[in-house]
Amino acid sequence: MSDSRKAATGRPRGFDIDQALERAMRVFWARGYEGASLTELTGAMGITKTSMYAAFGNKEQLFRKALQRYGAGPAAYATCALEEPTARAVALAFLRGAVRTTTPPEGPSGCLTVQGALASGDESRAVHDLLVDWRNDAGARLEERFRRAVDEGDLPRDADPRRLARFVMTTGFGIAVQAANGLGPAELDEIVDTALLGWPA
Amino acid sequence: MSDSRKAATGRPRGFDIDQALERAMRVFWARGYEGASLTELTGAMGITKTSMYAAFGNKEQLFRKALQRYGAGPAAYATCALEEPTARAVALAFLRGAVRTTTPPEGPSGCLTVQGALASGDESRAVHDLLVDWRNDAGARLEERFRRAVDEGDLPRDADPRRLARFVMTTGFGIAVQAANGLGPAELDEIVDTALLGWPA
DNA sequence: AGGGTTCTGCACCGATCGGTACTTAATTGA
DNA sequence: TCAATTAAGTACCGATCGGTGCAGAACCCT
Repeated sequence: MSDSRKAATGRPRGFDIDQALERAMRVFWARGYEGASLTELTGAMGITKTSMYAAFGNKEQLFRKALQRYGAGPAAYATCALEEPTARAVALAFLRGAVRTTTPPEGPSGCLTVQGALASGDESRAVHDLLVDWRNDAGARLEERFRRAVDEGDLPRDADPRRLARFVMTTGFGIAVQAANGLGPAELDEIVDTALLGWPA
Repeated sequence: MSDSRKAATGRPRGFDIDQALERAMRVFWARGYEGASLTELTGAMGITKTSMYAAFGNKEQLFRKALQRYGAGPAAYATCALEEPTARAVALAFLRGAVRTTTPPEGPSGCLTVQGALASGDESRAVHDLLVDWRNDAGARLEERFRRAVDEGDLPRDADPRRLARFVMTTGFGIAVQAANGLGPAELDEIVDTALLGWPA
């Protein structure tokens, strides 16, 4: 099972699967899960529906792969930020990264995990829940990092890591909405600065 | 034109139009614009598609009416908050109101204007734009109120009303996403407190 | 009673939705 | 050369989408 060595038999795939996934990701990003139709998806990927189903399974699995790619690519800032030396630097890097990712010079504005399926019909509840988990995971990792910061004396002993993590996540989500609203990186960076004014010394 | 005196002629409407609109609003709130199908909408409203079309025009106009009702009802806090005596009190009332509205004891979590159509297909771009305007209007009113606060000496002379308004709106949007993520009012109120720690004296 | 008007319920519209059956094309190993 | 295997392209599936045509039902006024 799984993707071990590629079977060397059969007709070779006629398209770049990575590039196709990248393009699918951008369609999901711009349209959301339900708003992205198979016609638009496969059109952007440059392949037919048949090829998409053979390569990815179905629309939901394509989205899961796209989300994975999103996390490793545009949203990698969320993980990288954790490596900053201080809690404040982590928060700053996280939010600056959110600004950069949600306002690309080209491509869709906003955050895939926020626009993906905030509200949706019944049939895409699985995707909705997947995104809820994704977002909560990001918050949990931030919280863990801030907990460590308290241990290291980097944050005051009475600081609440969970609360701080939730605050940073909230600001990040808000930035995603503001980016979808049309705000640019300069304006969003100002918001980040304002948000961190009350950061615990 | 418009809704002058009701024509006293013809078969009377067999349902309460206000109650039907209220229920439609809640469906849009929970499902978003595209995620809410006419079948689910009319089912919740307790009427047939024909009656809905006769009473409201079409799905988009039903949504516009629902949004109007949302602004006058659940989202009235955004306007009421402006009447608080100080800028800080305005910001606090606004965010506390956002928390209350996005986490009702019953009914959908989150904010109708955020979940409505953050990302969507082409055919509902009109609704998408409508919501962008709605959200930006709320920010503009907040900005204007903060500008007045500077004039009144309530905010420091070097405070930036637009920046503060954007920050409050961003926090509000983030709260809406967190509410959709499952956070409750107590946790969200903590976030509000954290956000206002850096509020200019 | 009868006309005018408006609302309701049913059946139905074309378009699009996500997803597939089937044929043909391209490759490998024997 | 020839199975075996896998991808690609076409044409199609039933279901659902938003939206309507039409016949009657329920009210007003004359």
